[in-house]
This record gives sequence, structure tokens and C-alpha cells, in this order.
Amino acid sequence: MEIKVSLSDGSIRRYPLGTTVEQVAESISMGLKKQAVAGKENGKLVDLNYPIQQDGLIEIVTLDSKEGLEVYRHTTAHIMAQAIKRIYGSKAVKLGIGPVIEDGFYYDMDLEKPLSPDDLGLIEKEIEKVIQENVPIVRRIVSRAEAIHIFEELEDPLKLELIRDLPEEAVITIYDQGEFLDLCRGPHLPSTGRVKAFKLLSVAGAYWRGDSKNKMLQRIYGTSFPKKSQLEEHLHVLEEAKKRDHRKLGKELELFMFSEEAPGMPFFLPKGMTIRTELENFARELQRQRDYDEVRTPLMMNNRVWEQSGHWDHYKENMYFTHVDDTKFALKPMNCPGHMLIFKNALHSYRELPIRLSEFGQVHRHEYSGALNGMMRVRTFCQDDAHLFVLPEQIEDEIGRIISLIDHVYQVLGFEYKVELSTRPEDSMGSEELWDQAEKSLAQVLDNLGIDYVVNEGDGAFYGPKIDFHILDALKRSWQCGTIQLDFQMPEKFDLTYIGEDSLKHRPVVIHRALYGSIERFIGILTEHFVGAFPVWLSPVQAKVLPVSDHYLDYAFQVKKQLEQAGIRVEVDGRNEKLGYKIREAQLEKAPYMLVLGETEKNSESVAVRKRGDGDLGSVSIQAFIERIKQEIQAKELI
RNA sequence: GCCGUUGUAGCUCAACUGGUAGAGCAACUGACUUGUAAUCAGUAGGUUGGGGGUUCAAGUCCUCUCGACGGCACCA
Repeated sequence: MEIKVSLSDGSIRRYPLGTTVEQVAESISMGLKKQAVAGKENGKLVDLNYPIQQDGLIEIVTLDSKEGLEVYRHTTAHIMAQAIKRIYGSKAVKLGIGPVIEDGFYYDMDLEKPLSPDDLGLIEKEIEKVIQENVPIVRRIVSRAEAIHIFEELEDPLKLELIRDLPEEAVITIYDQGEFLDLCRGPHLPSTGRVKAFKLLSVAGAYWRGDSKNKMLQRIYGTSFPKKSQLEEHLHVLEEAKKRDHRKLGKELELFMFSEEAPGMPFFLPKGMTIRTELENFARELQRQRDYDEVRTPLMMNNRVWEQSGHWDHYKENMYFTHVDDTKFALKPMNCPGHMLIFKNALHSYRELPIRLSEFGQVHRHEYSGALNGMMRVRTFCQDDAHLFVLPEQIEDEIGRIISLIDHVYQVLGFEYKVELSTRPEDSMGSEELWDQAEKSLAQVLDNLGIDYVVNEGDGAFYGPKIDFHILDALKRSWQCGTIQLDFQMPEKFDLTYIGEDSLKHRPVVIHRALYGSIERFIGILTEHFVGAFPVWLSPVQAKVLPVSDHYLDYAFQVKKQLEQAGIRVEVDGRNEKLGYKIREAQLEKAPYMLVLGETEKNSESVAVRKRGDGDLGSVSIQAFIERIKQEIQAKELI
């Protein structure tokens, strides 16, 4: 019996029935056989030693591909589980799930002994042994009854739960690996010896099946690569990413600080404040050009407002309350109710809409202690918020404008971002019809503009769906920054109306939006993105004046004055130190420009310009330097 | 909030199994008068996050508590 196998290059070859994927790879070339980790039969992943039983398309999955690497890492996760069972006893270790993730894998398991990072070395040694033994990894299909029997024998309730939840028609497969076995869909490498370079990275707690009502298991993170050099490169990248951490840079560059007296509540130091003010003014100017009106509302309001807005019902867990004069007040967790009150303060005609109210509004939200993360996740932050009160027929146009505004801001800063459409959450307010309508209009705007997005089911605000703009930090963690939320609920709750053409009252629609999202978070992202070397327009100190000795101090202050008058942020390093020392410090402070002043400069009313990153640029007149830097600031150049 | 780790001078970090808390940088003082990434010398700096306990003796061990870090859950 022969089978006809089509290959990915379009050719067709004949093989005896039962030829394995690996043999097919070998028949093509020995090199391919070496690189092969799995195969694909008609698009479905299979093991290398899978015997082909019928005609079809066979692809060889190699280590170069994403899928190949995933197979490789998945097998590493199994080897780790085997090693851990060997160390702590097979029945003492109950296995949860052990999937592949971006850049590595993890395995969740339940074991008595709490693992500490120190235990990882021991586990790594055992993994090394399993690899040395080159244990064959073999797939077998079992019936549901057999599967249950096997894991009852092993006393593994977690796997039994997984089996129980498998769909009726599921083919249940077990991978045997020496004395170890695991319930797994596969595919896997043919034997443990194929793993060449691995490293265990960390241990952490993780709730079984991602539910905080369940038991917390221990999760071990690791990664593996086909080559040692790739592993080392990866670890190096992780090290480098840590150096970009905004918490580290924020401290070093004196941008912001934290105190035990106010966990999760950042203090802006003068330099961080400068960046913040620049960001605010940038947004302010863009909004001015787009007919926004800036307002400011109270930090604290009577609890009645929050009952009316729905925050009391849907958000009180995250709110701060206070009692004064027998009245309950709440610190605002959002700015919307305040803006609703402003809208209601006057009668509005349809001719006035859209009304766009903006506010740099400080909000307080009680986040879980474990959720706090530097400037990225805090308990008080400033939203560059705005609420647009619009006619129903203005919705799409207004949202389109906001999208282009956000895109503009992110482009100026050189950010890449992802767009998500977040839909109705479980705990939501209002009718299903209105939600469907709101979700549909958001999707429609995105589709019409041809924007790629992913749908994030159930992640909307309690009052409406939203379009979120996400940016990655140095460690590739994704953070929501900009947001656009469509809201039919607040207008109802606050009974907002405008007078229409028909001189009757009508209900406006509210669009909530933020460009930066949280200024704190945005500064965190900015710091990591630029590794603290901010573009000139954002730099806390734009030019650092460095007199060669204190003989030139007077001239230094004269230069400082001229630059200050031109609106440039400038500092003089007047200490009794050598030039090299001052340059080194200015460089570490990441000042974009250094102006060296000595005898020559003093005599010719000039400055010797040194640019961060570019070094000595030679001397120019003070005026020429001012023109140059002003132009860069004005253009918001990214350098 | 949960699991684990962690907290020593302003900063970065030492102090073997319990035995008098130490260094570099920064700060301060003085000398040097400096030309593109660290001049030299000296001085001062601490209830080892906080409370309680074990011990002849605690930075070190136990316990409670606060903060931070890595994850999980949460992220309207």
C-alpha cells in the first residue's frame, strides 16, 4: 500500500503506508530531519513519529517556526514536571496545566512544599539529568475511562477535573516519558534529549483555572531555546529591559518618588513635574484647536451623586469615602458625574452640540495592594479626561476625530499601539439593546476607518463599551492608555436633555475619552520608551551649561539668562569640578544639550555644543544655538 | 486581596553556620583652576522598615505588622 503525500513546496511524493513524518523529513534531506520537531497533516499538528495513514498534505515543522519553538518549549515544560515529580515525589505533585507562552512556558502545580527561587537550581539539575537520559516521549490514545483510571491511580484531582471537562467527542491522549506521563494534546519532541538550552525563571502563585475562588497553585516560569547562545541573548534582553524600568529611572533621574505614607500615590519631583506640565500643555493646545472647553470639578462630592451615577452600585469597592458633618462624601474615581452636573447647569440647544468638556482630573481608586506597580498602576492619578455631549448622528464623526487625535499624539512620541474593542461586562448597567447598539457603532467606526483591532469581550466600562489604546512597556507588558467610551447610560441617570429642532427635549449621547489615559502611567511608559532620554521638548533640563572652571562662572550665568529668556530650561553646573566630571554627570542625567564654556567661548560670545548621543558639535554663537534648540522644541523632534 | 521573595547610611551593595554594623558613590571641609564620560585628601553619616519574642548575645532565629518586588486575581 502506498500513500501520496503533497509537500509544502507543491511536490507530491509516494511513501509506504505508515511512513512517519520524520521519515518524510529524512527523505527530503538530513538537514531537515535534524531541524524537524513535529509535522502537520492537513494543517493539524502531529508528532514526528506519527505514522501517515492516508494521502494528504504534510508539512515539516522546524525549530525556525513559531509552532516548532512552541512544541520545543512545551516539551521542556513536561521535562520540568517530570523533574519536579522526581524530586518531591510523584504523588506529592499534582499537575495543573503547563502551557507555552510568549518567550517561554510555565507549569502550574499543587505541592505541599512552597517553592522558593532557591529551589529552581535543584530542579534545573534534575531537568538536566532527564535530558541526558534522552527519555523517549510517546503518544497514546486512551479512552475516557482509562484516562480517569490513570489519574485516579496517580491521585491527581486537577487532571481528573480537566478530563471531566473535556468534550464528549474529544480524543484523549497521554504522553509517556519514562516513568512520567501527562495528559496532553501534544505534539511533543520525540525524546527529552532534544532540548539543548533552558532556564527556569521564577516561581509565583496562580489560582487554579484562573479563578480567585479556587486554590492557589504554584507556577514555575521557564524558557528554552534551540541554542545556548539564543538563551543567553534572551536573558540579556531581559536584563536590559530591567535597566529601562521607569521605577529605577524615575528614582535616578529624580522624576518622581513614593512614600510609605501614601502607598500607590506618586509624588512628582520638580523634574517629573516639568514633563507632566509639558504633556498637559500639549494636550491642552490640541484640544483648544478642536473646540474643547476646559473645566475643573471637585475632588470630592456628596455620595448622592455616586448613587445616581451608578458608581455606588458598580464601583464602590474601588472608592474612598469620608464622613463630614453627617454627610457621606466620596473621592471621585471618575470625572464623568462632575461633567454631567456641569452640562445640567444650563439649558442646551441642539445647535450647541457637540459640547466638549475637558479636565485634567485627579481621581482616586482603591486598587488591591498587589496590583500596584510604580506609575503604571496607582491609587491616584490624573486623567486627561473629556466628555463629549453629542447628537446621536454625531457619534461616528466625533469618535473618528478622537481616534485621529490619539493617533496624532502617539505618533509625535513615536509610540506603536494596539487597539481593542471592549464589550459589555458582567456587572453592567442598562438594557441589552442599548449596549448592542453602542458596541455596533464603535465597531462600525473602526471598520470604516480600516483600523485593526481585537475584541476584548466583557472588558467594557459598566456604563458602556470602549475602544482602548494599548502601549507596551519595556518588559512587553501591555497597558491601556487612551480610551474612547460610548455611553447611553449617564445621560439617562442624570436626565440630560437638549432642546431639539422640534423645540422638544431630547437625550444627548455622551462620549468619554482620554488621550494619555493616566498622565502618571503615560509618564511611566514614556520613561521606559525613551530610556529616560526624553526628546528636547519634554526634557526637564534642556541645556546644561558647563563652565570649564569657575573663571567662567559669570559668563555661564550670562548664557543661562539668555537661554531662559528664550524659554529654554537651563541649568548651570557651577561646581569646582573638572569638565570631564561635569560632562559625565550631565550625560547620566540625560540632558539633551551640554554647553561647554571656557576662554574661547567667553571671548566670542559663543557656546561649545555637545549633544547627548552625538558628542561634541563645535562652537556656535549663543543666538544660533537658541534658534536651533527652539526649532527642535517647537517641532517636538524625537532627535 | 492571594502565593513567593524582599527591606542594612541619601543611592548601590557587604557583614561565614547568632558574637561590638562596613565599602563605593553622593554630602560636607580643604587643596587643585580644570577643555568633552569620574582630581586628591579629610570629616560626618545607622534604634539594620516598625512592634513583640527566643537567647548570655539578634541585621541574622520566631511572630505580628507596614512597604516594595515577581506573578495570580482585579483593572471600572
